[in-house]
Amino acid sequence: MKKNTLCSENNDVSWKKKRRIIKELVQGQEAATQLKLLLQNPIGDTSLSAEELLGNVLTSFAETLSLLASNHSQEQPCRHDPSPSSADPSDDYSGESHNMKRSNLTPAKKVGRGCYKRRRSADTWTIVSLTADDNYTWRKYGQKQILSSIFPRSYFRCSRKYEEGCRAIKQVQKTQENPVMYETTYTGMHTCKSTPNSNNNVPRLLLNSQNHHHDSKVSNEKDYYPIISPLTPTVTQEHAKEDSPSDVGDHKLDPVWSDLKDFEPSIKPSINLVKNFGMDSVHFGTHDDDDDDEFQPPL
DNA sequence: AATATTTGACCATA
DNA sequence: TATGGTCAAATATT
Repeated sequence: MKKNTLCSENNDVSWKKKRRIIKELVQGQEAATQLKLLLQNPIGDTSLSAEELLGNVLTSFAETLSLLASNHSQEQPCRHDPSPSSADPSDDYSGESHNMKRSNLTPAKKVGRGCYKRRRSADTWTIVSLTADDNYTWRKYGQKQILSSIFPRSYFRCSRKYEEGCRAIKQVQKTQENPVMYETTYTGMHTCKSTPNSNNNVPRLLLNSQNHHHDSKVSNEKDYYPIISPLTPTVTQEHAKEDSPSDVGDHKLDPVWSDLKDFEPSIKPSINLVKNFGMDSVHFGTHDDDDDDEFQPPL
C-alpha cells in the first residue's frame, strides 16, 4: 500500500507528520549527543561548535513544537501526481522547508528527492563473513551497482532509526573473490535497545575500521565488539529480520560473537586493530578524515 | 492496512 | 564529471 493513503486527513497526527516530528527529535538528540561528546572531550574533532550544536538542539525543539501545534490538515497535501522530481519533500529532511528555517548554522534543506547530507564515514568497520546477518533488525533503503564489484551493494539502516533514533547503518555486498562471503561495512553504533541474540553466530573477518572519536586502549577483545548498543544494556532481543537483498543473502552466525557482548561505548576500537576468529576476521582502524562528523544532516 | 523492499532519481563528494 | 549514498514513489509482502 502506498503512503499516499495517508492523505486521508484528520487522524490525530498523520504518518508523515509523525515522521517529521520523529526526525526532528532525532536530530535534536543527535545534536545533544554530539554536544555531550564535545563537552566530554573538548579536543575532539566535532565539526560544529558547542554553540552550533546547542542551536541545533533548540531548533529541533522549536520545530517539533511547531509541528505539534500546527494544523494537520495542511500538512498532507494529497499527491495524486507522483512525478519523481516533484516529489513531496514534506517528508524527511526536506520537511522543514515550509515555514521554518533552521538557523544558518545548519543550512536549510533543499527540497526534493535525494536531498540529504551524506554522512561522514567515521566509526566504520568492515566484516567479512559467510553471512550478512548479525541479528539486528535492519531496513534496506537502497541497492546500487558499484564499479569496484560485479555484485551490487545493499544499504541498510537500523530499523529502529525512527523509533529510537538509532543511527547505525551498514552496507553489504558479496565479495568478488569469494561470492559466498559477504563484506559488511558498519557505520555508527547502535543506540537502540535492539541487541543481537546471544546465540548469534559470528561474522569473523574484521577487515577494516575507522574511528574518530576514541582511541582508547582496550583491555580485551570483548571491547571490540562493534555492533552492540553503547547506550543501552541488553534488554530485549529484537530478532533481526534477515537482511538478504537480492544478492546479499544471510546465514546464521556462530556463537563466538556472544562473548563480545559487553562492548563499552567509551572504549572504542583503536586504530588498526585486527582480531582473528578462525577463518574470518575483523579489522578496526582509524579513518582520518578531518571533519568527520558522523552525524547526519543537521538539516 | 501496515510494513518492508525495489528501484530510479537526485545529490554530495572526490 | 563520475561514482556512490540516500530518498521516496511504486510495489511487494505480511
